[in-house]
Amino acid sequence: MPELPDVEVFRRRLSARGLRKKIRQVAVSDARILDEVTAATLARRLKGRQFTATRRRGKHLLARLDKGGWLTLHFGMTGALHYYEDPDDAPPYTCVRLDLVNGAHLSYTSKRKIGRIGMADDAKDFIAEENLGPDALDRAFDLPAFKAALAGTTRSIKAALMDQALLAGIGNIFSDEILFQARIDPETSVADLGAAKVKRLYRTMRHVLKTAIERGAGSEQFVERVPKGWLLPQRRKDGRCPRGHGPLKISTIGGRTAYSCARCQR
DNA sequence: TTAAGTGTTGCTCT
DNA sequence: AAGAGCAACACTTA
Repeated sequence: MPELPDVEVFRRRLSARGLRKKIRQVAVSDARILDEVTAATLARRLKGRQFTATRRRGKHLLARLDKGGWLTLHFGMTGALHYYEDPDDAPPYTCVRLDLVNGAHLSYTSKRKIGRIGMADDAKDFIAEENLGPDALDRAFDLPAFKAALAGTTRSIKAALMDQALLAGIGNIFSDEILFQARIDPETSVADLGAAKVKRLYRTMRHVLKTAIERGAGSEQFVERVPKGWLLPQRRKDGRCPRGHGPLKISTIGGRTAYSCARCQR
């Protein structure tokens, strides 16, 4: 689930509630999501420290520590970041819990344990090591930059949108939504996309991602706040085109299950 | 009851 | 270059 909009919602949550509060205790209840760091080392690096800034690149969230270094978080398929004050609100599937000095808690949860938490000395180096392209919502990622990211590839547009090295942040769900809203067939080769379609795709991409953030992607309320006419709730067997064109087409593109409407996406 | 399927990435093989 | 297949995991659906 967690793609760019979801992770941005997590980032804002961390930024609004978790900054400049000393970390009193670190509890690792499932070390399987730790990436090249032991529970003991993670605790030692975080304990007594506080977060001073947050960053996001694609689906990766980074939190800077006051004495240097960054905590890096990736949410895999089922991860989330929660903030809560009442212990009764502790979420299930917690892998790492940070106890803040004000009595509140930050909790990294992961149902399927695919996701990871690590430490990095430098954000730029981390992004380079992860081979991440420009963030799909970065201010500097304008239409010419989008064209440059897609230049030279002949793959399907859906596979290209999901390639984190070309542009970072879009996964299976949002590539389907963006292509549906832009009315472009996900199997179209990037080489066959005309300038008009690329421009429409770019604008649609930015709009869909921003809208999802505004509506609280990644939070429980998002289900009820999905805009009318979106494909997302129909991404299931027996799902139907929101524009009334009947059953959706289900195919495999780039190794992932793709949902599209053969009638309005071409 | 059992098996297949699933929003993530990364690897090997073709 | 790009796609297929697989692996990691644990839960849901058929």
